[in-house]
Amino acid sequence: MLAEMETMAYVTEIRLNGGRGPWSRVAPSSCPEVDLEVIEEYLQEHSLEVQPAHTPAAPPTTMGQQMQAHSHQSTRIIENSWSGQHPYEWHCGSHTPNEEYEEQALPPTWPSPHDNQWDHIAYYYEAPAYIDSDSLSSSSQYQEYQDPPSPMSDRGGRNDGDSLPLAPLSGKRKERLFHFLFEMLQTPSMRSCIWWVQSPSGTFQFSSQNKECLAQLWGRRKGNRKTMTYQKMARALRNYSRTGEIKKVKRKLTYRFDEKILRGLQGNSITV
DNA sequence: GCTCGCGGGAAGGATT
DNA sequence: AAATCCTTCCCGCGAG
Repeated sequence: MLAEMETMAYVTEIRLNGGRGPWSRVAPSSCPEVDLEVIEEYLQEHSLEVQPAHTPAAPPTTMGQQMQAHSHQSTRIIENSWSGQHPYEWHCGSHTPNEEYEEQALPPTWPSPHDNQWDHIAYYYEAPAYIDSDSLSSSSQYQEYQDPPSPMSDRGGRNDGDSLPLAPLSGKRKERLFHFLFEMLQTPSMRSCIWWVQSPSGTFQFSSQNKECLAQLWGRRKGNRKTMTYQKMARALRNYSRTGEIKKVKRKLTYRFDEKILRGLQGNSITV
């Protein structure tokens, strides 16, 4: 409960302040597939730009192609919940789960103890789009789902009735790792790095091949002196197991948000 | 034997 | 000053 309120308060404050984390420009990217400098530049240049919120069934494209595509597509604004930015489109790495796209529009079969708790939320499932090669080889029992087109939009899962009162907006809160991860999960073009395995239960997975890119972005956002690695980021995630915000599930590279945390995050992921 | 992913102890840094 | 939240380094374990 406290964590949820903290999350909401954080979001509100960030929006009011238009604040963002420090995006230090230090060491060049060591990720072989990604030019993080370009990504950051793009993020800054497009921070107020109207972006397409959903890129359904779009083939993997380069960042440049995506940037071009923006001007043609119907537009919708998804606010970048934690940084106060608007959404952006960029790819992290050349490999995307989309490359292994398989048409299998199946209902969720993940055996989640929380399934019933999500009945009231209107989620939209499309054909699952992003499947990591590792996952395919190692755990065929899981279904991969593209996150629903703005599940919180229109009517979706805004827990209006459940929404907690915002905490006083005193002080400034740091962006926390789970904020960042949720933000990345809401960013379609980041699905080459991280994606929902089953969004209703808050289960998500990192890409074996691009997890380091995501970690580097996290490290840059925090303004760390050294390069963040998945190993170090995962250490922080393990600390979440103690406090309960995020827990590890048995599947490789897969974690799950705590229900309350997830609801707090979703409740503040506003799509206009 | 090697790599990968995971679990956690310990110390330290930045921020609140 | 103390608490929080990582960050960094390290070691060990098991699976493939």
